[in-house]
Amino acid sequence: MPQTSIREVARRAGVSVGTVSNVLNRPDLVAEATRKRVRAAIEELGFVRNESARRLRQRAARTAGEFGDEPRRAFGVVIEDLTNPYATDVVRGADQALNEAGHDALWLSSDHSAARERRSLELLAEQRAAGVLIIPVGLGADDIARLRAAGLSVVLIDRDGADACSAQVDHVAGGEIAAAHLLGIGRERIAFVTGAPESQPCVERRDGAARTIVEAGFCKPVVLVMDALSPTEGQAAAQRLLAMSPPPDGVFCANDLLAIGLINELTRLGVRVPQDIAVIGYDDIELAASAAVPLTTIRQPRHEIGWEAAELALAEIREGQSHQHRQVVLTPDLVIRESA
Amino acid sequence: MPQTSIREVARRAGVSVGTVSNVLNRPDLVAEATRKRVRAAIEELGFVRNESARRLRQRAARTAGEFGDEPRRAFGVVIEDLTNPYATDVVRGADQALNEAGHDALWLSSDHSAARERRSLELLAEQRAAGVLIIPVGLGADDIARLRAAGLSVVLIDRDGADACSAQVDHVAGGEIAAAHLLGIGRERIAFVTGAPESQPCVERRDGAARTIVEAGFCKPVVLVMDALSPTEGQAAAQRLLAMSPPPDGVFCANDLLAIGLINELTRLGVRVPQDIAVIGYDDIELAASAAVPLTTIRQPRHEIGWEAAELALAEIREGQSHQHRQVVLTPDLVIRESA
DNA sequence: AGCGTAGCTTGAAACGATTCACGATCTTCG
DNA sequence: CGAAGATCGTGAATCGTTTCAAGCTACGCT
Repeated sequence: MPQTSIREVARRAGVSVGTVSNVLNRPDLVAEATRKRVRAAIEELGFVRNESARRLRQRAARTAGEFGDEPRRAFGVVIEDLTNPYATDVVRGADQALNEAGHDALWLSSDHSAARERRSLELLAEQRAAGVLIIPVGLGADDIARLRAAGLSVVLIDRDGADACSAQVDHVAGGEIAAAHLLGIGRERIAFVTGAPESQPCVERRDGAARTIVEAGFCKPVVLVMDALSPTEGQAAAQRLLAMSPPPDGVFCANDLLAIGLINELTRLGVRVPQDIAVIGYDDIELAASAAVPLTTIRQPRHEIGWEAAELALAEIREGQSHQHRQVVLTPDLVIRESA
Repeated sequence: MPQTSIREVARRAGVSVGTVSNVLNRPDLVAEATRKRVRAAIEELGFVRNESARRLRQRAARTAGEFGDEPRRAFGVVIEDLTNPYATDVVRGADQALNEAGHDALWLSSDHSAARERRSLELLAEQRAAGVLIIPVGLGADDIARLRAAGLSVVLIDRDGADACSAQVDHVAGGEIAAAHLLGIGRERIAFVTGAPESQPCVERRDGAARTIVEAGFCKPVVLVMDALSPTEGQAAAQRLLAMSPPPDGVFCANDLLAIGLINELTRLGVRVPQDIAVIGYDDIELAASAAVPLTTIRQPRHEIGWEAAELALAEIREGQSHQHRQVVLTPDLVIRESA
């Protein structure tokens, strides 16, 4: 493993290391002929620049010289669950924004574990990534401070926090809209189905819905806490809802996966959706539109959340000292299809 | 941005830099009292070790000293589409295997673009990642050679290649199994629905199916090429299948997302599945079991593919020079539910 | 010829960590 | 008491790259 370095390239091309570096970084400073010779040497040796050394050297100078176009930087995106289409869509939005700005995005999973989350963040800090976009699971103010001390910008997705920028959706409003719609189509016995452990956004959806329902003069919705926000659990929820007497006539699910599993199972059991039970989901994932009964749901601007989060991270870097944390709050919409 | 370095920690704790480094890496060499003092200094200053410098220095020595437990290393996982549950499940398998071996996984997306794929690989090479697991889109032998020259191990997922290890599923067998099942339940006019651009695995599924059908004495299946392997396209496929005369009585979809969209739309249009048209999918994603008509499908051991790929990458590193590339081929199973 | 200029190239000094051969103390024991 | 270990700490060398002041040529101009 004779890891080729810039020095060997220089020897091969018969120039100094400084010149090779110039070919790599400011090719216009180097004469055409030399440039070609160096490029050929690089090709022949299969040289790949060692980013560790590069960054090690650069950080110092970078603060001095302010000009020139930004170098390409890497941002970490930490999500809790890779199998959740909501999360992956958010990530795609961020990915796209970062790419367009000429940067790279890497993703890490915390897998709902605070330990893994911490480990991922440490990795990013050690690698001196430019910033982190995170859907937090156990993140505390001290973790954020530590990241910032290591020079990273931090943006929270779907959570708020006083000590960092955040991009989130107004879930209370989302819950209100969902409940109002169910009430509007004449439903009176409403249930809320969610998954444990209940995340902050789910609680907000529940609270918004509950408040709307109570204010309309009905009693608080029954809450069914399933094991996860998955279609399989939605299926199980169907059984439990039907076992209630009287069963609800309207169900608000904390996400679309639950809703899809629920609807499929209800349909299979001969319950008509929405005639017998109306179901409304949350997220508007792609599958929602093509479900057995096309799903009425609360659309979250997932892509935009990711996009905004990325913009916030870039802004934090751009603004430096003068940066003030901002909380971007987006509003969800009601998408009416057939299930409610 | 007074990026704290080991030197400042040393000053603060009143020791030399060597000692701080020892506290970090071989704490047993340092006296209790000193260790505490250094740890306190690290805490107060919010010091995070600069991984760039660390690795820069380490590579040289690492080859010399063979002992000690492996340092934690980062592996890149490059996938083409983050929204595909098949890919994300594979990734989780890999993630888990790498984690258990004490390493980290980062994911990058190529988004079906060869340019982005190349860019992602370059990033990993520059960062001197330990290895790459990739579902390739436009990867060539030269790209692999270049990665290897930079010291990374390379494992292909779901594709084969002579110059790297690979973990894949026998899709020809999968196609055969699917077709044999449809024939076995008496279907004679079989259609195959796939998405463009058709990837190698999809072609193999199609070929396996076609061969089985022809050998059974029926005519080659009609092939419907949709724009993507998504539920939305599955929906569109339903319309096109029904427009055929006579319509097929059995459909083999290249993946479950297509099949789910297709079944939902058929059901909505009053076509009974499987009585009128039997539908079989491919992948066995979580949603398959809880679909409106529970999906009969070809189960790919996705998790194991990821796991095996990770093992291959680790083995390549462990074995060094003596490493021989291996092709791991797993066999898919038939999962019979209700749709066929 | 003399001089200024522009265009290329060079070489050495960083960057922040790890490593390793050596000192400096402190114990222990014949 | 003195020598031999043990136990801790030190500090310089090193990794591969970028940067920058300075050097070298060749050229144009007066």
